[in-house]
Amino acid sequence: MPELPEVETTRRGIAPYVVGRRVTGVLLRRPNLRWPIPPEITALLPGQRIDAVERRAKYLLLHTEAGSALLHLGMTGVLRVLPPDAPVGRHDHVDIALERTSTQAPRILRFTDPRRFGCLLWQPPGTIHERLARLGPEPLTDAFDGDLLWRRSRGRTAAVKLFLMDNAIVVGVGNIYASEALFRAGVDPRKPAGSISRARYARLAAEVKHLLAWAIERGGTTLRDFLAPDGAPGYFFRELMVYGRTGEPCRVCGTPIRQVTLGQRSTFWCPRCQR
DNA sequence: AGCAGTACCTGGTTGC
DNA sequence: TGCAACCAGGTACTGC
Repeated sequence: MPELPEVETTRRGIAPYVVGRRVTGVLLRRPNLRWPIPPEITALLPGQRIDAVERRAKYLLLHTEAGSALLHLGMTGVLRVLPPDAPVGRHDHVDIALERTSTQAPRILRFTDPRRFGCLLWQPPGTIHERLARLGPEPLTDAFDGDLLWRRSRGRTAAVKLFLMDNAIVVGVGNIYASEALFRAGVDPRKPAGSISRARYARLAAEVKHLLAWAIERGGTTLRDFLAPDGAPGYFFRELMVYGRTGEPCRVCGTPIRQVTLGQRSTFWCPRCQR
């Protein structure tokens, strides 16, 4: 399940193989993922040079002069750089073929996604795709801080965990990181967002930044086996404080971790450490 | 506007 | 053993 750190790790992993390189072809094995894949991609992308690979929220953007391909990995999406003759699996939905260069053999950028929650979209030059237009700030920039959370939460009654996962407030905080950050900040995930103090939000924002930055750093281990068929890292599971630990003792105080459903999502917290 | 509920999708796990 | 039910979860949509 790619969270923001894994998307960023993917970006860093593919960048050396794709930036500055020309696309020689696009193969769509199915017409839709989460949404229909814009058919113009197969006409516009071939022949284009990829100038940059950017990440915005959990989207990866391949920028070219003709426009930008937007890839979202959904829950189970994987993007890999492979030899052109790599065997095709059942869930290999898109191949973007990359030219041979003086230093690199021909490659394909392959998008694999068993559950098909991911998507491939197209953004014409000079425009911002509708799906990106109303997103909140990146969590690892200065635009995101405790004051932002505090200001935007005034008067809001939804649980603070749902507020933290709202993409219009801040992007990239998925279910796992929301539970973990709230634990580290000592905040009960069920509390109304509008009831949390400014100081507590400062702590929460800092914990979100810390967790994501730490995970991106650790994601570097994924890079090494980037070309492997499945680089499921599992790097953070050993270190989780509350996520998936229902009934197990809190790593800080020993109180059994509790679980509740908020917004149809499993939420984990320590009733003693989080108030 | 904010918020709760629902749908999408399929591999893996659980229960009978 | 075989099959059904359920779960995971980011995102967008609907309806109150």
